[in-house]
Amino acid sequence: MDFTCMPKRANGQKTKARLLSTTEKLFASHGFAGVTMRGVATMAQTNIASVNYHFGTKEAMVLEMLKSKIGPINKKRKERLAEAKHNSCNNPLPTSEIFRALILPVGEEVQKHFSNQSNIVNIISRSFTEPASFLEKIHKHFFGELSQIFIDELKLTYPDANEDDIYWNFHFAIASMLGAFAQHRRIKDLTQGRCNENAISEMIKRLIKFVSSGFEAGMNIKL
Amino acid sequence: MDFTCMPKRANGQKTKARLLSTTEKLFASHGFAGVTMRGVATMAQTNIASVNYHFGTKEAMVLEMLKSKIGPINKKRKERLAEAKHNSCNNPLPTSEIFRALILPVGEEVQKHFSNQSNIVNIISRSFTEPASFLEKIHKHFFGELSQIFIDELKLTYPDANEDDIYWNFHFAIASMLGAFAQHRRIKDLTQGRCNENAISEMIKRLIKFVSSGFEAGMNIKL
DNA sequence: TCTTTTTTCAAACGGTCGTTTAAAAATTTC
DNA sequence: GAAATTTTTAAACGACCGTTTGAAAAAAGA
Repeated sequence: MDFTCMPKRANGQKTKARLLSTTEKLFASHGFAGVTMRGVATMAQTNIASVNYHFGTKEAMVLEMLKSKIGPINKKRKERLAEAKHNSCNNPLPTSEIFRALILPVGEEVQKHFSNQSNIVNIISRSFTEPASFLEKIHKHFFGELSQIFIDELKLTYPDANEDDIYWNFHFAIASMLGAFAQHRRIKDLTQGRCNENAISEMIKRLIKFVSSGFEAGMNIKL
Repeated sequence: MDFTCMPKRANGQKTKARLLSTTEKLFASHGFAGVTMRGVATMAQTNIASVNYHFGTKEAMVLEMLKSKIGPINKKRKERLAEAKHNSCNNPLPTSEIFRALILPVGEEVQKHFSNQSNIVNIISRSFTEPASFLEKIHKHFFGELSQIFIDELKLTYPDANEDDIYWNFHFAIASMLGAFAQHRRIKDLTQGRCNENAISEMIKRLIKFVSSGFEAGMNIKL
C-alpha cells in the first residue's frame, strides 16, 4: 500500500489507523518478530515514537490488531451456530453443521480479502505457534470461550458420548483447522501446482467434510 | 540439565555434543529466536565463540540438531510403511495402516523421552510455523520426499480416485498431525484436566483414527 | 621431549531492537 | 488570535544479538 502524498492528519487515514494497518501487513507476512517499530513507522509514514505514543508498547499494538481481526470472526461463528440452532427448532445439530459454523466464517473472511497480503489466513498462520507468550494468552482468550460454546453444542448432539471422546476429537478438529490454514501456503509444493490455491471455497468445503467425518468416527472409537 | 563439574574435554560429553543438546532444549522451549549464542554457550558450559568454531553459524547449528532429530523418525516411517506393504504381500494397504506408518514413529519417539522437556513434540511444534526461512527449506527437505512416498501408496489404495481428492485430504492429514502435536500443550486448558496429558499412546490411536476417517470420507466428497 | 594441531577463551565489533526524552508542530479550545 | 492540548518529530539510550579476533590452553603427533 502507498501512503505517499497522504496528509498526516485531519484528512485521510489517521496515524493510529495507518499503524494498525501496517502492523497487520507485517505480522501477516513476517510474524511478531517481523513487526519492528522502525519498520512499522516507516511503512506508515510516521515517526517511530508515535507507535509508543498511540499504543504504549509494540505488544499492545499487535494485540489490538489481533483483537480487531479475530473478534468479528468469533462473533460470526457464534451467530451462525445460533442461527443453525434456531433453524433446527433447538434440536441437536448435525456434526457437520456445528463445524460449518466454526469454519465457514473464516473462509468468508479469507475470500473477501484474498488478494490482500494481510488476509486472515496468514494472520492465523503466524499466530499459531508464535513463541511470544502473550500470544498464548490471546489463544486462550479467543478460543477458551468459543471452545466451550461449541463443545456444549457437540454434547447435545452426542448426549451419550464419553466426554473424553468429545474433548479429544474436538482438539483434533481445532488442530486440523488451524493446521490447514497455517499450512495452506505449502499446498502448492504438495500438489505440484495441481490444486488451485485460490479455490478457498473448495478447500473450506473439503475441510468441513474432513473434520466432521474425523470427529464422528472418533466418537465410536475402541481403544 | 547440569553440566557442573564435568570436564570440558576428553571425558564426558564433548563440547559439540553439549552444544547440540542445549540447542535442542532451547529450541524446544523457546523456538529459533530463543536459541541465543550466549544462552547456548552458558548452558553448555563453554564459550560463545566455540559455537562458531564447531558449527560456523547459529543457523547451521540448529539445522544440524533438527536433522539429527527428524531424520531417524522419517527413516522409521519409511521402514514401517515398507514392512506393512510386505506383510500384505504388496497388496494395497488400508488407509489406517498408511497413516499408522506416518504417525506411530512420532508417538514412539515421544513416549521414549516424554519427561524430557526437549521431546520431539515440542520441536515439531516449534518448527511448525517458525518465520525463519531456512526452516521452510527444512520442511520441504524432510516432508517433500516423504510426502511423495505416502501419496504414491495412497494412490495404490485409491486407484480410481480423483487426484485432487488425494492431494487435498493428504494435506489435511498432515495439517492435522502437525497441528495436533503443536497444540498438545493446550489440551489441558481445553479439557479442564479431564484428559491425561501423558496418555500419548491414547492420543496417537485417536489421531490415527481421526485422520484416516477424515481422509476416507474426503475421497467420496461431492463438492 | 618438542612441535604441530585442535580446541577454548575473554574481549570487542557492528548492528538491530524496543523504548524514552524533550522540543517542535499541528490542532483544538476559548 | 492567544492559550491549551494533542500529535509528531529527531535524537539518543541501554540492551541484546550473531559474529570475529587473536592469543592461551589442551591434546595429539613426532
